[in-house]
Amino acid sequence: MPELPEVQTILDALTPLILNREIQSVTPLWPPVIDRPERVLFQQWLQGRRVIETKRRGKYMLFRLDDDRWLILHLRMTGKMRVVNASEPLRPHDRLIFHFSDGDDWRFEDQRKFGRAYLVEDPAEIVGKLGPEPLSDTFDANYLARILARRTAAIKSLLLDQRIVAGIGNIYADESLFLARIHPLRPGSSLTQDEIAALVAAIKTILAQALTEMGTTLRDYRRPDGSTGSFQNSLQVFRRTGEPCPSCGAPIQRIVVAGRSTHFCPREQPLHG
DNA sequence: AAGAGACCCTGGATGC
DNA sequence: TGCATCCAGGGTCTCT
Repeated sequence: MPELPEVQTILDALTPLILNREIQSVTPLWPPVIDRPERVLFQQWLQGRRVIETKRRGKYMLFRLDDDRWLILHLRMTGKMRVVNASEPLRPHDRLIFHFSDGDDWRFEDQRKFGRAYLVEDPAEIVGKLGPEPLSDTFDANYLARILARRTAAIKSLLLDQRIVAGIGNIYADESLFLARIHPLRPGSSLTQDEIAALVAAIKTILAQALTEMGTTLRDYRRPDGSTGSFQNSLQVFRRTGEPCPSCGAPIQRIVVAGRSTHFCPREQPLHG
């Protein structure tokens, strides 16, 4: 569900709610949510710890503990987080609870059970293979051109590959390709220098705007206080199949690329020419 | 190595 | 109404 802007928005709201509070115990309501270490060790390592710093890397949330280990969470498609008093009733899809010693709970909720929690000494074990942050200076046209030169796969699927660039998902891939006027099925190596530069600029523009708008709420995504983002009002093509292109009026088309729904304007983003 | 597809899950929407 | 099918902001694994 959440991509870079949603993860950042959630983390920004969550950080002041959890920082420096002592974790007294951990309840895994659905134990497979814990990826590593094994459940008992996960619980032992967290007992008595405090989160002293939070960071985002791609779509991962990183929480540095006061013993220098790192708790890492990935929300995948339907993960949500909230902080409530322990007396609040559980919700049906609550999967993991961090109990603070002052009586509040930090709860991780995840309908589809794809989300995962990790506890590691070196975060590189989890996030080490990720590509650059799309909003950083290391993600530029030269970098992307070097990668794309040897890749024949559709540009859409390459944008979803977190080893190439970290944090872009289905929404922002489609929106960025539309803004750059590039057909999602174009082979990576077929993009010109100008197109690559336009694509990099489009990705940065779209993600920055989505951050300002606190993300895109289509169904599941909520900020920790339950409120929604607003970038769904700015979507040009995503999930607008059959609606007129905001630029030329041609009907938006939907195809499947890399197993994911893909939306584009066939006139503004031609495959040839 | 790179690319395509299956798979992991649940539940809402849609079609017959 | 009931049942079947499709669909979903993600990532990993296997096979070729």
